[in-house]
Amino acid sequence: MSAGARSYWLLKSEPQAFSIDDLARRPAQTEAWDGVRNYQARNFLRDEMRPKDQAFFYHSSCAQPAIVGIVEILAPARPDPTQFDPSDPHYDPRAHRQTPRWWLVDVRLVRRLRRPIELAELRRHADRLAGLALLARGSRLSVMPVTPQHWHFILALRPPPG
DNA sequence: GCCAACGTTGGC
DNA sequence: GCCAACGTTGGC
Repeated sequence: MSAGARSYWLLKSEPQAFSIDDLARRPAQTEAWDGVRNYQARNFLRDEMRPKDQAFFYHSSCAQPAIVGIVEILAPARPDPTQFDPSDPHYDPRAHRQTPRWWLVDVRLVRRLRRPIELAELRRHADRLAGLALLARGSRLSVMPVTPQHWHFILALRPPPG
């Protein structure tokens, strides 16, 4: 990837914990994407995300799993403060200030999609979305890359007839 | 609520 | 380093 090129991502959130409505209500529609506790996801956040990158906001573990909006990455990753807070559910006693283990990025809402694009609909286009980690069997990754081709294909999807 | 798939932990 | 046990994820 050449310097300056925008990359694309997908971020999962359980809407009962933090939904796109919650993001829309935040000051400046901005939120620290904290609580990521998976090394592969952490590495994407810390090492590969860049300001101006965009990400799909995906609702998981709910009645209608779907891409519901687009967010923008505001700044390079920074240590996730919740790892140092014993009262936080995401506290990690193995993390140290000098050697943070978990990182986060700050994101801002760009826009909601006109309609949620459901997982079931994405699966119907498995041929065109081959390689999309979201569709991989047993995929549990909560932060994943999306190729520009997949990104633009998904955004061009129109409601199924009927 | 079920359960398959996955990542992490820890004994050895 | 192996791998079984365990806890979690997440669609259905």
